[in-house]
Amino acid sequence: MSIRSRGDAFPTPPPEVPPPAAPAVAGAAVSWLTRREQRVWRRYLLMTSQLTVWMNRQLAAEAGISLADYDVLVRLTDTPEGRLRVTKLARELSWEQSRLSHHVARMQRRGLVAREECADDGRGALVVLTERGRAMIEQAAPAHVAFVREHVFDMLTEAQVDALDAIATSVLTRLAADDHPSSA
Amino acid sequence: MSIRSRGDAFPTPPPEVPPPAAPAVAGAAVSWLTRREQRVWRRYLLMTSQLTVWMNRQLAAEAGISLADYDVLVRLTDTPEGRLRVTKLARELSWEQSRLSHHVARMQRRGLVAREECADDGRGALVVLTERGRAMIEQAAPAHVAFVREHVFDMLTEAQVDALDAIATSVLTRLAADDHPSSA
DNA sequence: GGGATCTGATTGACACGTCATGCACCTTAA
DNA sequence: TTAAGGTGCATGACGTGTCAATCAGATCCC
Repeated sequence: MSIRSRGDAFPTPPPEVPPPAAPAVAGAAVSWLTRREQRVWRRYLLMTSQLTVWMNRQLAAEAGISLADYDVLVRLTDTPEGRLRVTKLARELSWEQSRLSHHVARMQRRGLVAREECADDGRGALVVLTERGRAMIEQAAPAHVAFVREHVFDMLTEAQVDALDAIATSVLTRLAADDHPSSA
Repeated sequence: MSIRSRGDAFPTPPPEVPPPAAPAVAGAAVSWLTRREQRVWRRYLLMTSQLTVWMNRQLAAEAGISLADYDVLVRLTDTPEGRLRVTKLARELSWEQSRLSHHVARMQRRGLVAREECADDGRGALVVLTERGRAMIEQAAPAHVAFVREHVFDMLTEAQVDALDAIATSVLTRLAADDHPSSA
């Protein structure tokens, strides 16, 4: 987790009003977060970091794989032949190309996937699910799904699930809007 | 991905009903996620991963620091003397002890913080904010806060902020409930 | 056909996180 | 007071993620 990072905060600025003396960088009027926004934001960050930490722990314990492994394996499983072009897989995962390349190399060492040359394109490479990889994902899935259900969906009302969906959609739309330079 | 990783998914199982033939591991009736739940979950994971990726990019561009650096610096700034015991800092960040130890070592190399011995406890260590560290956080904060405001809070209604808070609270409560073994 | 250029993918360097381990120092209780 | 156990922190090994560089194979176009 992130396998990720982030259990976080904001500098001391008083609610609403501009900071006392600290960030006097550019002569700009910084729109600080309100106390409530700070609280919500910190909680959000804590939730996401803790969730990924625990999903990783649980997957490691159950099946010896990481959440990243799980994601890759799921996408491959979703495919008829259990094989996908590297670029396409990266796009589906919203991963950077090189991240996937590194990750596939590691998974290959563990026998979870294999690489194949691509017939139509000499540069291309296919990532192929191995038997072992398939076994792993089938072993891991039930407990992982159960974890997500128990720790997330079982805790939320229908309305909250709707809200979460709307929130994620809004934020992603915003990110897509100004993050045109490389989509990551 | 980690801070983490995760743009993810679930195996192919049909909505609601148990899987066709795949995960027949333990003779358990797995409660798969509905199509809608899968969609929401994937979107949530994508939102969180993208947000952290972009927060990191933005902080790196603006001030040459990571989100993790930012978090550490903020907590130190929140303190009168700009110094905190390692364990206490780790608890406040909800970080593992060793993660903080490694991170402080890296930040120390860059001159953002320093280590000090602890007077009352021979084992203790204090992390101290340096002038350079204070300068960094003051330089980074306005743009970071603006980023969060523009990409998150400006996109949400009051009701959605409330919902996000309630969701995070519920999930964190659940995590705290069964994750008693080591709080991370 | 043969350069300029684009595209798919890998690689290396390096920051980051986790787990297990080690160890110094404190605390306790006999 | 001293051995046993606990606490605070650092470290090593290793998997992970990012960016920049590289490179081979495709494409374009004169």
